[in-house]
Amino acid sequence: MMSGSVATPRHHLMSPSPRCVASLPPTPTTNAAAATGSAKKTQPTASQVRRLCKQGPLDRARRLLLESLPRPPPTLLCNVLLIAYVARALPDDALRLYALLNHAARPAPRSDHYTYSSVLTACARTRRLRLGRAVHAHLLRRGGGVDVVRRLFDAMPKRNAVSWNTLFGWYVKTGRPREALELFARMLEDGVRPTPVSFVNVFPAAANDDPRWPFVLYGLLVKHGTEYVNDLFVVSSAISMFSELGDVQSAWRVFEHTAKKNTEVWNTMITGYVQNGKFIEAIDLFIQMLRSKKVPLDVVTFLSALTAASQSQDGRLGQQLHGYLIKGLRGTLPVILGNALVVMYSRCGNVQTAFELFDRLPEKDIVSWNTMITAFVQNEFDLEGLLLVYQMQKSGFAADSVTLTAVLSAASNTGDLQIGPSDW
DNA sequence: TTAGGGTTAG
Repeated sequence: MMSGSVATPRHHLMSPSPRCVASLPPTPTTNAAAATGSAKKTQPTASQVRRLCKQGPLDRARRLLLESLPRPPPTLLCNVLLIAYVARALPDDALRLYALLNHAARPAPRSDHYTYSSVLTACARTRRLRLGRAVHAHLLRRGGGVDVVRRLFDAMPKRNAVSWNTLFGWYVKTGRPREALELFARMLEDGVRPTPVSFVNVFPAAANDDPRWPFVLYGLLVKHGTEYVNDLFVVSSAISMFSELGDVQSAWRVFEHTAKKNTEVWNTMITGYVQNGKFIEAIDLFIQMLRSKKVPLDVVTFLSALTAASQSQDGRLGQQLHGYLIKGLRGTLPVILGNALVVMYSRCGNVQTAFELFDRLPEKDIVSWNTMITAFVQNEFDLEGLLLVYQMQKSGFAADSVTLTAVLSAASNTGDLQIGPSDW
């Protein structure tokens, strides 16, 4: 239903309880036998684990690794599997494995800076830190604290640019730009050379602080040479940074000086214009992108262009974009673009078309429903909006805070304070 | 072996 859902648990080892260890496939090494030291089991080799990680599900590699418990598997093998989990976007599984190993292995497996790096990444990738509870507990034993990621970082025996990047990237993601900037500065003081990723990660922090920061950081980037300046991830990140600062001229200069641009770079610049209310420039750039035929347009390109049409209430442009989408996509309209089209028609005052489009959407998500409900209410079709709330619930979508906002708005428009679903 | 940019409702 919602896109971008986090990885679902692949197995039932939620916490490293003895029951979980017992649920591992039977092996000659039972816990009791191993505890008395009678178990003799050869360790899997690195190439074995690596091969299993490359092909198919990771369960087999995992089983192989856990077979010798409670003897700790070699650090290298743990790292290979942890990294594989992270690479396959299964950070929860990485955290669970780490927790299990630290709980069930005697002595606890040795962790090196690769281990910490991957666990750090897994923590950063998942907001569900509850699943990292065991990691947390493990760290708390080393001295109380609240910030799991920071404690992991401090516990790292060796720090390289990757660990620094991950750490201050985490601070940016969790809304602490000041600390991110300080850590970036500390990395430099420690004599660690930043990588292009360092700049990608630190730029967003600079946009939210002293307005001189972006220029200081960009200057520093330039000193690192053309390889850094021409990195397309860096270019996008720099354009975003200057745009967020409201400095579209600087953003444009970065864009302009980039010889080989990809779709994302174009999109970032168009979005930068839109976010700064420069709709004409945004549309001009979109048309330029279309005509140049140098890079393909993608969903995000159209989202940005549609947002420009919506916000500038340019219905004619919006319709053109719609036509172009129908031709270009041959029937398969991604729900996110369908939603953006509904917004566009509604903002341009064409609620009728917006509803027809909504009604025909092959797939509707919670945003589609909320968009259409809001569209009705904003265009003074309060009753239609409220009726759609009931429809939405009948279709199996629960009303949320966005729905509530629309309903409250409709209530204040009509002066009827009794309306709304009965369970509110 | 690891880290990275642009994304629709309010």
